[in-house]
Amino acid sequence: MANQLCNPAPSSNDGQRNIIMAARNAFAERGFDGAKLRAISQEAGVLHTAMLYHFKSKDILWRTVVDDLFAELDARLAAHGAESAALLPQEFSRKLLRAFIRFSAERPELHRIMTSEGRAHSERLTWLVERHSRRMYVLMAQFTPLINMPAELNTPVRLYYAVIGLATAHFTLAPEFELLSGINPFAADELDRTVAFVEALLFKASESNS
Amino acid sequence: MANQLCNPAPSSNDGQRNIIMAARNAFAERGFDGAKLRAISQEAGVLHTAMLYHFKSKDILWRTVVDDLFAELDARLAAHGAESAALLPQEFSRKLLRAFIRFSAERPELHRIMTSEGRAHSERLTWLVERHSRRMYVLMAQFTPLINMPAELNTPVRLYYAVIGLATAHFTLAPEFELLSGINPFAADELDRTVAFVEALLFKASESNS
DNA sequence: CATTTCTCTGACCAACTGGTCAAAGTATTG
DNA sequence: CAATACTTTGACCAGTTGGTCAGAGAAATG
Repeated sequence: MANQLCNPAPSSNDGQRNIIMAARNAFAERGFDGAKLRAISQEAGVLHTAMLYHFKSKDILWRTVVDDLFAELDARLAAHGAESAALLPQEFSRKLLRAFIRFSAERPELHRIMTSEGRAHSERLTWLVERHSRRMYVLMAQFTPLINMPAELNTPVRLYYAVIGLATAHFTLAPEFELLSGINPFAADELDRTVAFVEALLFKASESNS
Repeated sequence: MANQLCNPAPSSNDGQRNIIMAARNAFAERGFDGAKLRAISQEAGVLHTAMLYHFKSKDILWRTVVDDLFAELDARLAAHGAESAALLPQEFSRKLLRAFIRFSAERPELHRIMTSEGRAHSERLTWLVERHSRRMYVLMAQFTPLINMPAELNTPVRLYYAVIGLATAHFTLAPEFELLSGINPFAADELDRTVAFVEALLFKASESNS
């Protein structure tokens, strides 16, 4: 009866990891309905019944994948926060933003899943919002005043979705990006410039790079 | 043998329209796999077999929906282009951007479908890119130099996805937006400010409003 | 060793999927 | 009117879906 949602890998086994990775990929690329349990389990090298033994249902598997991704994001942001806690708010926010963008490039699956769930009401969406989105929203809202924008236009939620859109579209839509331009958005130098691009768009004057 | 793709409503019947609208909604909210033919046809008030008589397959129905949406977008952009053809490039681009954002708010289904297809390779994606994305990309690329951004960071594709992300996230993710903030992103005044927000973020100094 | 717990397997299921088809209606046209 | 075309219907289909279950193996525990 242990809460699997809080502990993505209860047993030391890494077969579980395989399943979570395969599921992450499937949910990200094909959405909840498009991801098929048998396809996931085959990718992970197990029978779909063995998978259903560990994760009692598709829904629970999905939640486990989401929790796992957000745990990674949290860890990344916390690390960057600790490392640069002594900085001025302006520079601190820039660092946080850079970390967020780079994470979005490293784990495009997270926002693929978010954008696949965010467009229609469902139990999954309300769960997602209260369990994860809310926390991210509050985090980002705190640097609303630092943004390069007249105050009367600059609300937290407007900024939040501007940041989400700006920081993730390149990576979430990477296959289309690449078909359209022939450029790999994840390539190191391309990524560096995209980070700088977004940073320059959002923040006021003072220059700075990662 | 008439090419249904180029003519969304071949017969004068508006039962066809109902189907297209229902399918648009379903594909946008649930993705290609998540959209079920029987659910669509029920929403449209016909039997799923009658639907399959007009649109021979799910795939063709999907393509019809996409073509229909892009036809609307094209018409809107063309109208705005004609109306402000005499303007300076800077002001012309701003108007085009405003029209694009407002259209994204009016028809969030378009970018919901785009973002649902753009994240994994498929026959549908290559079709989409060559038939529609490419055209939009070329259109937007033309005002790359006008953007508030150091030239060495400002490539057409980077700008394209920045604009896509900025101009559509608020609306594509409207259900999450609303759960998170309690604000309706489509409300007239909220929308006005979002348009101004994005415009201010992208373009250089000179003030201007729709 | 035996036993209890954990993990895996394969047969199975009802519900649903996109899609076909022959036949019945309905308009249109000569 | 009859004949031709267009549209709708409902029965039907093979394949797939998420999920169950009894029992076989494997590991841990006494």
